[in-house]
Amino acid sequence: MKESELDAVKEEVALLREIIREAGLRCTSARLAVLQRLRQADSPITHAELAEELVPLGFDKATVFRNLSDLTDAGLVIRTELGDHVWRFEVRDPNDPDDGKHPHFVCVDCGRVTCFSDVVFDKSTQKRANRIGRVTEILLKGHCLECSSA
Amino acid sequence: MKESELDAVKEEVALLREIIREAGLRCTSARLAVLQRLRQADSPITHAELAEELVPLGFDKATVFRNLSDLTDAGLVIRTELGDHVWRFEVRDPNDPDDGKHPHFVCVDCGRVTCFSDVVFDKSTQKRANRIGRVTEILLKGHCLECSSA
DNA sequence: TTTCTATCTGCAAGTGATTTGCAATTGATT
DNA sequence: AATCAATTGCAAATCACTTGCAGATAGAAA
Repeated sequence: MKESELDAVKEEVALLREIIREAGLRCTSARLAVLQRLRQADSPITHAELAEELVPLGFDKATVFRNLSDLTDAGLVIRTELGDHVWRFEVRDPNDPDDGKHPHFVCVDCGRVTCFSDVVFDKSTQKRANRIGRVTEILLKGHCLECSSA
Repeated sequence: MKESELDAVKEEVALLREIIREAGLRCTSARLAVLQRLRQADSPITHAELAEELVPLGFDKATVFRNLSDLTDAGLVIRTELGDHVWRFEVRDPNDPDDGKHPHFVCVDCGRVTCFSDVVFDKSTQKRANRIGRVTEILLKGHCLECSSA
């Protein structure tokens, strides 16, 4: 690793440390690892996936779970389930006004989850939706391009 | 029970039997009981709730579960989860032309599932969706008007 | 820097929901 | 009535967490 890369890592860790401490949590190595991994991901990941990576590194799966919960309680992470009885976690965008929640697309073939920044309905759909209730979560299911072409 | 009521029950059973057979399933007493109970309910019910009623009647909870799955696979019932990691089941509207594939709104408070005839995205959302994959199912979650006002 | 202690962690065991294996039973043809 | 794949009951397994507890550790205080 080049020195510049090392510096970048140090900087990242310092940032994460600050974020964690700001949330009122202690900055432990497990916590750091969980948050770092979550920030690398570009879609929500499951506890199982995270544990698969972190247990070999010496972290306990219960600890991973507790950290996921702690980070969620602290508001740094959001937890969703996409219809398969498995919680998925992703870092919450602090600049997102909408409680950090955004629509997700789940591929029913490969299970891959893609985040949408938002989904906009046309006027008549919005009107109909308002007549039914207040929508807080949007989930799209289908076949992703890779699975369709395969 | 009056004779007229008895007739009504017989008629209902005959109808259910036909529905079940039409779906390619055998009409067993457990299956009949599960479907009948689901049709009485006015909101989605959990396996636990159903089992609580049917196990004392001599049905096994695994059987109840298997029937719930079978009926779901057969398209007679829809299965939703509200975020509490418990499946809820509800009879599907048989008049639904769209094979149940149209958008649903699930109230995370009462569990009630409302069918949307259609959902239309605005152009930019459609464009983004197409870049990700082919959407086949749309699920909206939120709080229905009744639960919001309560 | 060391001390202190509430917070964390690892390990193992526990839950609750759901699923499965399998032998016995049963619905619906033939 | 005979046949036999679908279905059932029972128990055990699995999956996705969750919890209890004793020992370790972060970080505030001395």
